Amino acid sequence: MQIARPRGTRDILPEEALRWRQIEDLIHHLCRLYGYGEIRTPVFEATELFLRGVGEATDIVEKEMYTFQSKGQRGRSLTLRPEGTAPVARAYLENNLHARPQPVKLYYFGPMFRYDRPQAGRYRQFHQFGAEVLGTDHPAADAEVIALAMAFFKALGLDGLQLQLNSIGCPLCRPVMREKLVEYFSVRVAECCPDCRQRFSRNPLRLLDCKEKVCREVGSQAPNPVDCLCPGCGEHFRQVRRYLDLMRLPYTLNPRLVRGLDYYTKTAFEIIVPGAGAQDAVGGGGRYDGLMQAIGGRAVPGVGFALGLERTLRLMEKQSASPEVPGPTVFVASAGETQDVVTKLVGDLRAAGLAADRDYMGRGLRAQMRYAQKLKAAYVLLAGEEELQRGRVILRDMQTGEQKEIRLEDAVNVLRAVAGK
RNA sequence: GUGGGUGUAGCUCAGCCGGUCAGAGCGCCAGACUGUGGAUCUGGAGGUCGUGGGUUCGAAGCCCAUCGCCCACCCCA
Repeated sequence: MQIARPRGTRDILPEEALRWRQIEDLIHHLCRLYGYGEIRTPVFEATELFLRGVGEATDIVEKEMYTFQSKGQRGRSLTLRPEGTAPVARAYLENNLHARPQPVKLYYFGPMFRYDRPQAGRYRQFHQFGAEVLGTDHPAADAEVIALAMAFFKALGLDGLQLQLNSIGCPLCRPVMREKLVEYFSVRVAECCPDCRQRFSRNPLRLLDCKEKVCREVGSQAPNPVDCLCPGCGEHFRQVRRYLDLMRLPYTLNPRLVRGLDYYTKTAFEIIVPGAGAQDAVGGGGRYDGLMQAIGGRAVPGVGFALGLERTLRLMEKQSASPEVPGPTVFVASAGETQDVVTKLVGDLRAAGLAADRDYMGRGLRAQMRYAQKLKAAYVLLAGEEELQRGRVILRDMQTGEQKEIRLEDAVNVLRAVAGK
């Protein structure tokens, strides 16, 4: 049996790697424009960080974490990171970033791991681009991270994305919200799905975003969380929307957009692709003013997002053309016993900064030409016995088919000139 | 974790009720054109028919199991 890659993982081959490169370049470029600095945290962390930073009652923690014992007698429990925010929050605290000018604006890019059943747009190792603004609860920060996320998609030329927005309040308004929901649902839970009957006691907010038809039906007249916001949260929400309007970022209010955990506060948003099937969310985020304390630090407000890059790639494939795989600038072909010259020439060309390649299959000249074409070489330098006796090689333009003899010693310079380098 | 579909050459797939069924196209390599790409023609390499059992005189095709992939549920990115 051949060894295959683990389930839910992928190999990224050269053609696709180009797209990744394109995306990565864009991420770094955009974040520079928006004033975010890159942070790289370990791919594994103490399990405890996610238990507390993601929430013990979440699917992620309950069944999707790759957790293992570290080596050694008292090896602690470690977990491959299932998301990026908790590690960034941890790093903020651990490196005393609160001592820097606030807010601290960070972005990250890298693999995340979740044990889940793979499906279109869902993998066990997947990549996220995320950004966080730490140390301020100013509504303009909420608007900025949203703007950055949207700018990313726009720069990739992706259309039809929808920004959904909601506010889920703070520990002050949450009890009110909860009470109203309990009141509304208490006489109706019986009709809901089994999951929701459980959620009812644990986390009534979650009843709102259940995808079951019956539950949607039952919840259709449910109180809107936004109506329960305390004055502070209400004002914050108004400000966020005002800033989004100022930046001409359209959004759709979605009162059913909910985060389950207490340290998620105020702004919640999601970016979806209508009609993309089951995995229609390409990104999401929100404010988490309670997170830092939940993982044992001081109270530091934060807001951020995470975008799924596999899903972004998927969209790009549907919506835009593939980038051309660039070929070598020059292919050095051989006719007769000229291998030594070819070897030297390729080396010289490369040393001069020109992308050069050659045959390694012992092909005849005809086959070398065919090969050069398949590689998409712009030029062919033909080292033929006859010409070499006169100190010449042939330069052929593969686009036009024109060719001429040039002096071997001039080859590198001529190529450099003709390739514009 | 649940349900449905699927697995034959590198790729896309054909293979009828089990009996020359190991196939096609594309790709790869080569030749025709012995020193010149794109077109055409010809030839070649390449497959334990996902894997392991079972039924049978005989299995790619039937049965069971297992693994992978796809789609959906759940959840998320």
